[in-house]
Amino acid sequence: MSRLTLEDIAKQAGVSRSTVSRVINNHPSVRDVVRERVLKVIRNTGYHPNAAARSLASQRSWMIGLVLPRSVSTFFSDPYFPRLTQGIAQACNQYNYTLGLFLLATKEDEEKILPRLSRKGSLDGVLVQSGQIGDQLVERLVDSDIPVVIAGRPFQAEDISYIDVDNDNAAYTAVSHLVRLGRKRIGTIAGPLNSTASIDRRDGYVKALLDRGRNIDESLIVEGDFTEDGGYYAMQQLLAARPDAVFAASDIMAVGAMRAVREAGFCIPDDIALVGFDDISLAERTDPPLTTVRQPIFQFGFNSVEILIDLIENGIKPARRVIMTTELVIRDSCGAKQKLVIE
Amino acid sequence: MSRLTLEDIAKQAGVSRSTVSRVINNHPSVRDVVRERVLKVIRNTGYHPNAAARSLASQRSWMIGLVLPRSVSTFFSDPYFPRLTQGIAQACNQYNYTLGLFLLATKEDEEKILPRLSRKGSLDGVLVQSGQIGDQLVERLVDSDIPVVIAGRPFQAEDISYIDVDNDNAAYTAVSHLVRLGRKRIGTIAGPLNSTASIDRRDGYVKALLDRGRNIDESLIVEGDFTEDGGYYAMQQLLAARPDAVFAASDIMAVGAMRAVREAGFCIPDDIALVGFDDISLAERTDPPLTTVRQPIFQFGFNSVEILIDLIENGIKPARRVIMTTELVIRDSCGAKQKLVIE
DNA sequence: TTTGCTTTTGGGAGCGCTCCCAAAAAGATC
DNA sequence: GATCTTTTTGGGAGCGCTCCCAAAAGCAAA
Repeated sequence: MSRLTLEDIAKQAGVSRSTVSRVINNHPSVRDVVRERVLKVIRNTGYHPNAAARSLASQRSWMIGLVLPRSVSTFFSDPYFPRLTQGIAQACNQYNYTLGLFLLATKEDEEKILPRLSRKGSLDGVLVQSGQIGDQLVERLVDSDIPVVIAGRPFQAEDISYIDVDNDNAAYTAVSHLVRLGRKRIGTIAGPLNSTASIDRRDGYVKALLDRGRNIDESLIVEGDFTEDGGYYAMQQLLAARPDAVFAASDIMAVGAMRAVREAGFCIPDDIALVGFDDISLAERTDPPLTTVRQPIFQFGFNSVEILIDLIENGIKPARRVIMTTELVIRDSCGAKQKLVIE
Repeated sequence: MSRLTLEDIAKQAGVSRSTVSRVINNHPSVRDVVRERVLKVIRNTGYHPNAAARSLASQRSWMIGLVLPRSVSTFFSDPYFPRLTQGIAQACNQYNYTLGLFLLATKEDEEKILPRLSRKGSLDGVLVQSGQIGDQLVERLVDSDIPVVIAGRPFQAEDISYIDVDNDNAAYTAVSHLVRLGRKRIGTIAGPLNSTASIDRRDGYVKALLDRGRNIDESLIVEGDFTEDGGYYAMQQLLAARPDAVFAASDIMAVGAMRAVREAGFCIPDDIALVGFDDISLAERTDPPLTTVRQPIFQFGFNSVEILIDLIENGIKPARRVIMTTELVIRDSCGAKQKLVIE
């Protein structure tokens, strides 16, 4: 198939290479009769322009890269990423971009692939999942002149375009909810505190308590690692501090926390109220169903591609900033519904 | 960065374009002195060859596509796919291929992207997750002359290269295990029977029972859809037939089944023994931990890329066939351990 | 029909590589 | 040192497009 070139189509349609090119690229200055004639030949022959030749001549590859750094090790344990990827892929389909997936598992991968990313001619732009502090990948990528969007607030945000959710507000709302329900000892299972998302969520937790005149008890703050097991162990640790409510920085950690609570013989929400973060599909199927902060994960991915395309087409300056809002989804694990019944 | 061309490097190193090209591509016929000199210039300037130009001249893109057809809707609910993707990405990194990800969500996506896949110049080969029966995607892809490997046995396998696991044997082993444990009414939650994996697993189930002189009770065979909810509803249906053991065609369905069993007030494994399929990481954290068939998911993805590269480099004929083996992982949900204690 | 304008079309140059062939340099042999 | 062989190098052609500019065609008005 498809050993055809522009020139072949041109000959068959009785026009020049240039005219066929115009038809393919929807240039206006082609007479309708001619356009139709060319399109018919294209349809009949099943011709498709050669992507490499196009890229070379136009200096555009119509391909963007999605980079998941080494530090994003939860890619395969947290349903967050598949959902995010889906949003990204959908946007790529819609805007006619090809999506390149770069999973950097090792340091060597990183060294090997970084040049492939910044090298002109292969990628029009790069979308990077925000890594952890000290991760030089983002900096190195930004230093090359390729358009870059970070998914999640980067540590060093100067001149960098990024998209994020309002992590601090979301945590603030979730914790305030627990306060309002009368919980006295509210703990948190934070994410790894070398990521901005974790820091912002913990800050929101702290602020919510302080604003209500509560003190911060350090023994009620435990760091998890965004895995189920991490949530499990964090909760075991937390139990020693006798919390009556816990805000977990991700649903998957909340699930692990539930396991620990159950094993310890406590009841959710009676003994311990629990609120998660993400609203992955599992959240409504836990026992009891999990109250959680809903992130618009799919839309987040979709929008991040749109921002990247904006950067590609209209220049990388000024840096774009987008913060998406979240929503508290109240189910049974926080005890709010039960409380209503009792009152 | 990198507005450099071969010619620039050549000038700086005092050699010709061709020699630089040879150095980059590791051709043997370059004197070591010269090679070193050129490499030094390349290193100092941070030069990287333009990918598009390379592809155009060499007719190789060093990129392969991973296609997940519309019918693979479980991509985002089943941890199987992230893990598979990881294996694929790892292999791509290792062999210096770029991975293009094509998630086909709608019929329009499919129409739009198919030409991009088969068109020469953009992809050296394509890896397709086996779809369901009647899915024309695979056929259309195979009809173009691009190398294609199917992950999972396709319905129409003639001249098609594919990789699969020994689904029927695996199911046979799992069900035989339940028979050996003395279970009398063994049911199965099959996958959607428009996929070969589901069919093969069900066939293994049937064969295991027949080989032991059991009859097949159709009310003990229920079709799920590879989702947690699907497993839940299938089990509810199955409970009416009073099974004392169930073989679920995926772990995620087994998890749903557990939920249904618990709600119905039965106990696993005492009342109902349960065996899953996949061995996703969740399997060892269910309550009780799930006995299941372990698939080498990561390796499966990795190998599928190796086969594809073989096709790309050595021609697509004859079609390659690889069947990977599985392993029964015995945990608590099948009652085997308990049984040992009793005896 | 001619003129002057606008719209449409064709062809050259070039994007940055690879590949081939012929020429030059290096090495071997006498 | 001359000759032959082998290794190494340089340059032309070409991959299949896009983009620009100039030429041709079309159209309206005189």
